[in-house]
Order: sequence, then C-alpha cells, then structure tokens
Amino acid sequence: MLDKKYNHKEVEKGKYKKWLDKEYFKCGDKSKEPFSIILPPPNVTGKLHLGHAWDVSIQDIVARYKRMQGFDVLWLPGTDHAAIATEAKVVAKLKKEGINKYDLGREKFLEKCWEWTEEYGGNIREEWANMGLSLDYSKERFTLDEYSVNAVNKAFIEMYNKGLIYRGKRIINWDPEAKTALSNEEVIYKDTKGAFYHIKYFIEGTKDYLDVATTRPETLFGDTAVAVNPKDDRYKHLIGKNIIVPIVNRVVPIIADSHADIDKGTGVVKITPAHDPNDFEVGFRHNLEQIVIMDETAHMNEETGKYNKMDRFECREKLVEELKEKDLLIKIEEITHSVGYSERTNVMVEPYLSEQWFVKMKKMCEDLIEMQKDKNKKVNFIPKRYEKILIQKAEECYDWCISRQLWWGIRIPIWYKDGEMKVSIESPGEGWKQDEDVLDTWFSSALWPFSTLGWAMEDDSLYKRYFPTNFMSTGYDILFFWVFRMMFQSQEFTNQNPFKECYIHGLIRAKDGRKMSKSLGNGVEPSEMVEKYGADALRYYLTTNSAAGLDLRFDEEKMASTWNFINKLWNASRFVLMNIEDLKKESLDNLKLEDKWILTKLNKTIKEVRKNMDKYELNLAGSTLYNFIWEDFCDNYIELSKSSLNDNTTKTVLLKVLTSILKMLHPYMPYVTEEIYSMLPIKDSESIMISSYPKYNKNNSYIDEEQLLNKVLEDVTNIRNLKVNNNITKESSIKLETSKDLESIYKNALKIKEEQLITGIPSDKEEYNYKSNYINITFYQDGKVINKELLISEIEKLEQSIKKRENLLANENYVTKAPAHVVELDRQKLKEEQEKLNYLREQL
RNA sequence: GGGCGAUUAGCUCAGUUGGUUAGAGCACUUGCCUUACAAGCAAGGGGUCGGGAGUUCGAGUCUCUCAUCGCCCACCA
Repeated sequence: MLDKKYNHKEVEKGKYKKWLDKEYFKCGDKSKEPFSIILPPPNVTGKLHLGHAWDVSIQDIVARYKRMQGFDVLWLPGTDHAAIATEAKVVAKLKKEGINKYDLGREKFLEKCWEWTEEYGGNIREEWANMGLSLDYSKERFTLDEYSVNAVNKAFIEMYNKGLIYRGKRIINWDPEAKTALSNEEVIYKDTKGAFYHIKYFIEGTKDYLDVATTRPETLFGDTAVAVNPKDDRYKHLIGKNIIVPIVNRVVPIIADSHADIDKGTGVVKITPAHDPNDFEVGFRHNLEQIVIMDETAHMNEETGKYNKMDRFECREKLVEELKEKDLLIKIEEITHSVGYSERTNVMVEPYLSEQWFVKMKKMCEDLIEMQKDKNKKVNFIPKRYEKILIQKAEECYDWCISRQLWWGIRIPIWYKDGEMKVSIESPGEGWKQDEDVLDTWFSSALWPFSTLGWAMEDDSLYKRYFPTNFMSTGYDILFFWVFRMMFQSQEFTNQNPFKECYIHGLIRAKDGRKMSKSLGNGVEPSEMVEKYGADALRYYLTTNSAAGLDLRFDEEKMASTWNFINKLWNASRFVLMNIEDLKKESLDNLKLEDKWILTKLNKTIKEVRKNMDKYELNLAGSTLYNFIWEDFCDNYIELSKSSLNDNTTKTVLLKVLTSILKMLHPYMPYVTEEIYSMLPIKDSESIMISSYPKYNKNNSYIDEEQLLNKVLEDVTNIRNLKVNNNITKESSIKLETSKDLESIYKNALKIKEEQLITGIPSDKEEYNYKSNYINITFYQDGKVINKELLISEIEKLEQSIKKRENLLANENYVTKAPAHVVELDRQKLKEEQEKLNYLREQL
C-alpha cells in the first residue's frame, strides 16, 4: 500500500543505481534506429546551476521519449576543461598559497590543474545522477582526452594546410589579468563612466594647435599620426603638415583618412596603430609606425619615459596632471561610454598588438549560409527565429582569434626552429620548439559533436552510426560561442551539419526578473530544489513553465504546485492500486459510458501529447497531460468509477489509463513513474524506462459517448451550481426524470440518496428545477428565498449572447464563408441557449 | 545606428495553421474532513489580450504604426 503522501526522497532513493546496474542508459542495439544527443559539456570544475538543470531536463525528456519509442538512443556525457575559467581558478588558489604560476613552471602548473580537475570533476557527475539523467557513461568524454585532442590536432593541421588558419600580428582583445588574447565573443561591453580629454596638439612650427579628444590619453605615447577627414574644410589646409604629440614631443604627420568623422568630437583623431583596432587599419593604409607602449600586464613600458612600469590607470591620472600643468589640457568632458571587459576575469580589456593565430572565417560563413538554405541539410532551430540571428552573425563575420597565452588547454601543433615553422603533432626533430600558446577552449568545443564519437580515432564506429546527431539543446547565450562554431567546423570537416534539430532555451532569472548571480546572492541551487521537492518536480517545473526560446523566472511557488501535482498523481495511483489488487486478467467486454468516455479522452490525449513531444513543445505536452490527469481522470473518471469498483472492466480501465499516464509522464518524472509502475499488478516490462510509449489507436474512440458524457457533466456542474446558489440541502426531496443509462451517473455525481427521491409533487414546498436534453430534475424544500438578482443577471447574460449569435448567423458572409462545422456549432449553441432562456424565464 | 523579444486575470505565465464563452498555477469569495488526496473536493468572482489603424464573415493570433521594458550585434576619437 502506498503512503498517503508522496515522499520524493523515498521514491527517488536507489533508483538511479538500479537503472545503471541494468545498463538501461547504454546505447548499441543495432536492431533499432539510432537517435543521438550530445550533452553540452559543462565546465569540469564548475557546479550545475539551474540553467544546466533546465538544459539537461529537456535532453533527458527527449532521450527517454525516443527510447520508449524504440530508438537506440545515445546520450553522450562529457565535460569541458574550460581553459581560461579553470586556469583563473587555479591561479587564484595558488596565489592564496603564495605561489606564482610562472615560478611554478608550465609542467608543475598543469599538474595542479589536473589535480583540481580530479577533485571537482566528480561534483558534476553526482548532480547528473541527482537529476536522474539517462546518460551513457560508457561514452563519457573530456575535452582534454584523446578523442578531443586527436580531433583538435587533426582539425588544426587540416585547416592550416588548407590555408584556413594563419598567424598574424593584429590588434586583439587582451586580458591583462590572465595575460592572454581573447576572441571578440569573450569581451563583454558595459557602460562605464569616463571622459573625453581634449588635448592640445601643436602644429609644427606654429603657435596653433588642434583640439584632439580622446578617452584614453595615456595612449598618446603611441601616437604616430593625427587624422582628419579629407572632406573636412576646417582642416584641409593642414593635411600633409606635421603636428607634435605633446609630452613625448614626437613629430608626426597630419593625414587624411575617412576614418576621421567630421561630425564627431572635433573631427580630429589621434592615431595609435598599436593600441586601437581602427587606428591599426589607418596605420596600415598610411604605412605608419606601430609603437607598443604597454606590457602584457597593461603597465606602461620604456616608450613612456617616466611613466615606465606604471599601471595604465595610474598613468592616465598622472599624465592628465602633467598636461594640466603644462597647459596642454583644454577640457575634460565627462561621458558614459561602453568599454570592454573580460568575460572571465572582469578586467578592462586592452586592445593590444600581438602575434596570434586566427581562423579565416569568410568562406566558412558563406558556406554556412548556403547550407542553411538547403532544406535537407539545414539545422532546424526551435524556435525558428534563432536561425535568422545566426545568419546575421555569419553575414558580418570576422576572423576568429584562437590562440590563448594560457597553459591549461590543447597546445598549438606548430614548431619553430631558426625562423622556420612546421605544423606537426610531434616534434619534427632536434632543436624544434613548440608554440607556447594553447587553443581557445571553444576550438575543441566546436568539434565536440564528432570528436566525441571518434572522428579522429582509429575506431570510428560510433561516428559512423550516430553522426550527425539528432538533437541539440542549449541556451541562447552560447549561440555564437558554440552553436555557430559547431556548425561551420562540422560543415568543414564532415560536409554536414552536426545536428538536425537545435532547441534553444532562455536563461533562468530570479523571481524579480533579474539575473541570478553570486554577487546579488539570489542564486538558487538545483540540488536545494531536488532536496526540497524532488528531481521529478524540478524537471517538470523547468520544462513546462515557459515557451521555447524565452527566459524563465524561477518561482518557488510553482515548484510547490508541481509537487502537489505529483502528489495528486501519487494518490490517484494509490486509489487505483487499492482497487485492482485482485485483478488477474484484463477485460474490456463490458464498457460503460464513462469507460468509453475516459478511453476516448485518453486516446485523444495520447495523440496530442505525441504531436507536441515530436515538435519538442514540452510545455504543451505537459499541460495536456496535467489537464487530462487532474480533470478527466481524477475529478471525473475516478469519481464515477467508485460505483462499480467490483467490476472487472472498471478495474481494467483504471489500470489501462493509469499505465498510459505513467508512461507519458515518465520522460518528465522518471522516478515517481518508475515507483508506481513497479507496483502495477499487470505490466509489460520490468521497468517503465524500457516499456513502450502509448500509441494513438483510432479504434479506441467512442466519439458519441464522449460527447454525451461531456454534456451530462455540464449538466452536473449546472445542477450543483443551482444547489449552491439556492442553498439546497441534502434533506431536500428530488424528482428525477432521465434515461436509464444516465440515471446512475447523475445520482453518483450529484450524490443523490434513494430516500430523497419522490414521485409526486409536494404542495407545500418550493421547487427548483433544472432541465436539459438529458435530465429534468426538481428539488423541493421549505422556505424558499429565491435569488432573483442572480437569475436576472443570468438571463441578461444569456440574452446578450443569443443576440450576438443571432446576428452572426444572420450574416450571410459568415454563413457562406466560414467552415460548415463552425457554423453548425453556432446553430446548435443558439438552440441550446434559447431553450435555457425559456427555462430561466419560467422560473422567475 | 541595425536587429530580436516581451507587453494576456492581483502576481508568474500558457495560448499550435485566424474559428464555440481567451486558459493554468498562486492569490481571492462561499460551502464541504464526500474512506485516493484538506498540499484535497465542489461552486464562484476577476480579462475592452500595451495604444491606434488596417486586412477578414471572423483577430490575443496576420499587416502597419506608436509606446514601455528587456536582450543581441555594431560603433565608441
């Protein structure tokens, strides 16, 4: 016997281990059609947050659904070394111990990183288990294992040989804290208070100066020109003359370049080719010298004279003082402008001239756009709009900086000796030195859908069977970081897209709509919710409370109401199990009206749920189930079944409906459905996980009976309403006229006792009547206080409705143009309303 | 500057190719311990679907426009 209350801790205990022991999560049944999902690998040293919990719930639902439909499902788990994020954490930890990364040396430092990975790597696996995820752990991968490293090397070498990867001295985004280059995607722009510093630049040999405005005065040490727009009449005469950079007193040319915007600031712009991406381009066009004025920690270098070794911000302050003193500062105009910060270390990014490795993007972006136009090859995005966003990104693509001056990662397979350069995994021989840099962590992630399957391994059988994968799910925040890059890399190396469907979900927000973050202290841990409400409740809540692609505000009240729903399921199951214990053999020979009704509703529900599951509309499938279970099954069918619980047919219907409900809920709520399923007296498999998903069966539909009981239940509601409104008690006498078939249903639903029934009409009582096509019922009791107001307002409402409908049906356009069944429904409805109106008028 | 999304009940949100009276959870009112469940049951109240215009027999849904909030990209001397 089940407990009276659902206890998620009891229910969830031990089940995951059992599934693992039985190897239900393992793929490989060749007799079945393959279906594959690759889990987006979380940061190995991170924690599972609610966003992950959402993401993995979606995937597990799809995996379990497909498995129950008879697919050979591979859901491959893995973790990411997350180069910069992990390295930053290890550096911070060492710092606390008073150890400097560079003193430790590369090899020792990597040992520390591996230790860290071992220590924290288990956390993630534990949290996957808590969520009940049906991952095939025998295929688990890590972005630094040989599957990934081999693939990265193979891909790099191929791209290098094709000329898709090149080395160049460019302005990149430099993180002076982590001392590494970043890709554009790793820079976050934030509005920051700053100022325009207007500085006097004297024209050579004159006492005239130009007002040059800059937000970064300290970069003047690197100025090698001042530019004006060639069309700017104010300065035309100065083009070709020289100007003197203040403080350093360097003589530089005044050049004409369209980069200078006539309407912006003073129209004069200083050019610092080594410290600004636009200036770099200008410098390139005009063949200007590039003077680097900072070191890799964003401290000033020897080019800056007395400011040498000073921090960039301190230098700015001191330099402005000096400019003031020397009367070179015209004014300081405070502004708010957006400034780039490093995604990981949160320090202000410095545009920095350095030698880096890049992936040439133009051709691959064009190919991606082309492939997206091919119906058979494209990735289907859910929701669709993300395809457009991706194409826009591809249209304005720029080259991808892939080298990172870090140690934790996959090293670039390039070797140098005496100015020569060779691409190779192993050292080409004596005296060759490998490039010091590692690759952007996203370079390995981009290959993930096929590297994990053994694309670069001798045994590529998994790759052959499961690639391309069927389904990918991820948040929109990594659309450009990851989805985009997986697509072009996969297209480059396999000529096809890495997945057929790509489900994009939003971000989890706090209840007030703000981002969940450590600093705000409003974060919610999934493990906390699992503890409090169970994994089943968390999974169902996350996947049924928003539409695809939109953010979700986390609301613990809804978690609680999800728990209530499971408790409802639990108790309905309790009721069914209590009453079918002795069911030996299923039998449906004696179907009553309510049996046909619930079986038809069930059949419709199966159809609807499957339709939505197939479209990955998990919220719609979920709410269809919710309504069916709570309203149709619990509130109506179970109540009606109570009068015939000894009947084998009733028992069978209860079992059948419950079994189907459990199966359809299983992808959402694996634990509780497994628990209840295990107690069913008759079932088709040892675990619900490996049972088959309910199928729509058109022979199981009794449309007429369904309609009839729907009407009867409407009557029941109306009669209950009449009773409530008029205070009709259990002691009232009742005259009941209805058909034989419906009598017991009405009696049951309205809880009419035999002794209340009378045949004559008592003269001294007041009467209350309700009549429809199926029933004519009158209640008699003393002391009538007619609720005239209520009756009148009801009549008024009805009259309005009738008028509206009559007008509609009088409209020839409507009658001729609208579909026949819609018009027919209106006619029927009108008839019913008119009958009801007559009735109400009589009562008044 | 370019683009995307949101705006529906007091709150948080669903709403499929345009088609009966726009739904749910929570909150609210009234009455019930009816032996599956009081974390429940029964009956209710509450919405001119952000504003305006258009297409249509018919618009929460399609088109245009305005507003507010949010996000992404680009620029940022």
